[in-house]
Amino acid sequence: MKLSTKGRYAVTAMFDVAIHQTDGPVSLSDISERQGISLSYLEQLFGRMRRSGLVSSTRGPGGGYHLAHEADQIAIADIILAVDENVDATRCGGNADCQNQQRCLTHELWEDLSSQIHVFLSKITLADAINKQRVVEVAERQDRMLGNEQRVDFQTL
Amino acid sequence: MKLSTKGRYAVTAMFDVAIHQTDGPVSLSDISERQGISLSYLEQLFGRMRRSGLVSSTRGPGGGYHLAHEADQIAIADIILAVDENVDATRCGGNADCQNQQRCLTHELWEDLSSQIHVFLSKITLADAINKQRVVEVAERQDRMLGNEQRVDFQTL
DNA sequence: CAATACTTGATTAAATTACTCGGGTATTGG
DNA sequence: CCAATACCCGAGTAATTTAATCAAGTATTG
Repeated sequence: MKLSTKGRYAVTAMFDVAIHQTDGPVSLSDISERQGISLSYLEQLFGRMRRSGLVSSTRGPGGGYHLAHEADQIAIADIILAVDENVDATRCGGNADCQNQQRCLTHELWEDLSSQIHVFLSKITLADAINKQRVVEVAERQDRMLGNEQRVDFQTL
Repeated sequence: MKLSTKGRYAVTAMFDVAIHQTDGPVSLSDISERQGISLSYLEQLFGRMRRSGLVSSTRGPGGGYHLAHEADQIAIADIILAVDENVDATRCGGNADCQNQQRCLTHELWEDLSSQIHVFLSKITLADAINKQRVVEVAERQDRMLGNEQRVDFQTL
């Protein structure tokens, strides 16, 4: 799981499609204009998202993209995974013997962490994000469950 | 909030310090050897983390770095924020008038999402991550709260 | 006082991101 | 039909970020 500006571009563009697709297919040139992302870059991103089955396209005049599923069936994690290719090959080489135990230990810890972020972003759908109220609500529920540990924040020390 | 390999290097190095600091200060050359990160790159990362108050250093032979606070007082988010500089200037220019309403809408949505990830990573401390069991436990509690929506996964369709 | 190890800054190489260009192909409205 | 629209595709490239290297320091220990 990687969070970069590339992923943000993709999510932003998908927001735009979700919001505007009620008036028929959404063209990339419209998204480009509204969101300030270059047309060709959008073509690259949507190429990947189409191949991942997140959007479908209609060609010709009046054509464009629309969501391949309902907005509440598309997770933010799906979008981010669709646009960034490398599925993390940073591990010591799978289950191959790693001579360095310490290194494998921290690798494993990072992978756990990374997979937790993935789970988190899999629970938030495009519909949730657009329906902002629900994201906030979900976040608050989490806060009540996890929080209450009164961890001291460095910034406030 | 940005999740890149740079942040992973930093978190990995901090894992290493947390695990080894019982035997006194941990030198960068030891971390470099154990984790396979170049010494000079570690110097850059620890320079930032020291200035952020996450670690303190001891010079001279037998010197090295140690955590500036207990491991349960250092959040993963603190580490990641310490090493990546740009605090996101991608917004339409703060509260300045943005001519493009649509763009501001999606920007705001993304910011909400990003801040949720930040909250999430603020709740997981170095101690939690090392104490892997607790991360899993925390994640499962979240899952119970958020999940149960039976969202269809594209990969399994 | 010499070795260790942090500290700093500049430079550079590699990788990723974002964009550009130049061609396609499918579809539609006139 | 046919010209405009808009997806589709691949190569190339500029800009930025990541990661590493080099070359100086300074502080501390034994």
